[in-house]
Amino acid sequence: MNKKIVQVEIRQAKAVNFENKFFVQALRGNSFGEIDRRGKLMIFRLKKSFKISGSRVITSVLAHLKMTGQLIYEKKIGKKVEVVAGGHKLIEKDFDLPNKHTQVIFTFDDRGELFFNDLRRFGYMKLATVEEVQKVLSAFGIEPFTKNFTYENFLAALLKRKVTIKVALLDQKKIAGIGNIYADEVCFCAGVLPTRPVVSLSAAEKKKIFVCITEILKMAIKHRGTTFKDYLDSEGKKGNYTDFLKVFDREGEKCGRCGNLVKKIKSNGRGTHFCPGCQH
DNA sequence: CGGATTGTTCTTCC
DNA sequence: CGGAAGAACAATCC
Repeated sequence: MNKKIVQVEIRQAKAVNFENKFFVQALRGNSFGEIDRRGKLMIFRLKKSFKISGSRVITSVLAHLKMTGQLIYEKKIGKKVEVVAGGHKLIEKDFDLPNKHTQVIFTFDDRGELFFNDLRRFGYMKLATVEEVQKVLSAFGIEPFTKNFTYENFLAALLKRKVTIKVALLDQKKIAGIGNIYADEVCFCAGVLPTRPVVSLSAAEKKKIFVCITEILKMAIKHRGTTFKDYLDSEGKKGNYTDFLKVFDREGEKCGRCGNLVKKIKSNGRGTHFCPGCQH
């Protein structure tokens, strides 16, 4: 990004850590450099570090959107806004931001604005020191789409686990980035019941699950994620992977693969969807 | 009004 | 101590 942040407006004090005053102090006049991601956590590296008490030095902003968070970048032009990505103007529309769900607004020196919106307010933006970032990052397991995501490493992550495959897939410490929706979809893709203990899986089933993780995530990203009601991407657009979901949120519907009715149960405190006909 | 929703963290148990 | 399981938490909607 590298644009200078000229203004930071915090509308919901609880959306950020530290006192609002400090949060603004650390970021005003600063700029975001590299932007990384680990699992579902985004890391905005700051161009200039910021010293706080006890020789601690803030170097990054950690952002988590949880279920209903949005980060939307827009630029006002007259009475319209243009939505910009990669330096290209995409669409013009009436501006509807900020809205009542807007938690934080960053204004940049080119008059572009980044809105952090969150209807249910589970998400956050946190200032973090090098040590805090390091600690947070080290807690994540293998990252799909990296060279570390090999079948051997996947098997090692599952090894000795006395949990169900769904719980294992959701465990960010083992494999980073899979949430409730895609855990169900991966299990369907592999033809394996989400409630199967990891130890009961055959080699062929484990291989299938491994392949399905990449397949499902790749498709989901291609279709810009799954929008139920609230999610919008950084361009303010809805994801349309909903149309491709095979079992999630399809309770009572006919399975596209075998025609049985999709079931929904509660497993480990989470809504869990599967087809009793073709998942075993 | 209560249950459902999500990802993460805390608590408790063995 | 560590893994597993379950509760708690954030806030809102239907």
